[in-house]
Amino acid sequence: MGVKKNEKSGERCALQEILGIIGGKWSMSIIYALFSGKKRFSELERMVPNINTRMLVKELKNMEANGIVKREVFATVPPTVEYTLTTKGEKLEPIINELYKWGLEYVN
Amino acid sequence: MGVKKNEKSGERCALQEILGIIGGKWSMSIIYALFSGKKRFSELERMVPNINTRMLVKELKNMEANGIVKREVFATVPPTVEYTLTTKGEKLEPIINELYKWGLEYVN
DNA sequence: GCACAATACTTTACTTTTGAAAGTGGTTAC
DNA sequence: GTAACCACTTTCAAAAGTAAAGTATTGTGC
Repeated sequence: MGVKKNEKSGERCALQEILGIIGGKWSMSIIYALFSGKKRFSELERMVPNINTRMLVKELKNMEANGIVKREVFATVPPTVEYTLTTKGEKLEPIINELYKWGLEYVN
Repeated sequence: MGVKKNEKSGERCALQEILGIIGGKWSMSIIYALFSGKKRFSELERMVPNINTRMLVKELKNMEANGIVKREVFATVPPTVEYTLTTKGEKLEPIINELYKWGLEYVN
């Protein structure tokens, strides 16, 4: 009987699933950096302050797996890898901008 | 020269500051639970699936310190503690709802 | 012809944060 | 008198994050 813990878990867990994808410490900052167009790995490293290489790799992989960013490799020398937002990722722009505005008004 | 790493760091760090407050794994789920009005500690524990006591305490303290939730203690038996959103916290409602809608459309 | 730089990562060692579980203290219900 | 309720607190192991160095490939300067 009743293995489910919570009738509302469907709704609530959806939010948690979302936060599992973009709720981490770095995801939104990376997405924010990508609003201004495609970026190379090293550009993102410079644009997102205090992030370290390992975390940037991890977050990009995670977001790629979740269809938020697209990764394109070009066999140049030195190698070029370009990251862009997918449509799904672009749809986050107004939300992140609103969050940013909220912060300007209420943080500090 | 040039000790500053990034001219844009002012802007970018603001976003990171915001995410430091509400960008964790649990904050938004707790805020979401509080949209429907004041809640007691144990109610929140039941409403936010999979959170553990320790994390709920930590997040509530953090959000209280950041002026997002208000904590009120009533000397009843057993003790009653009520948590509510401040105005600042309430202003997050449209943003979190938009995020939720984004998830419904794009997650899965 | 060899050190050095650039790119896009990977690896290793270590610190911090998180999670699960049990405990606390006061009171009431059974 | 034992169990339950509430709002936490404590403890300890596991997971996640950070810093720093390493890898592979090629191009440039000396």
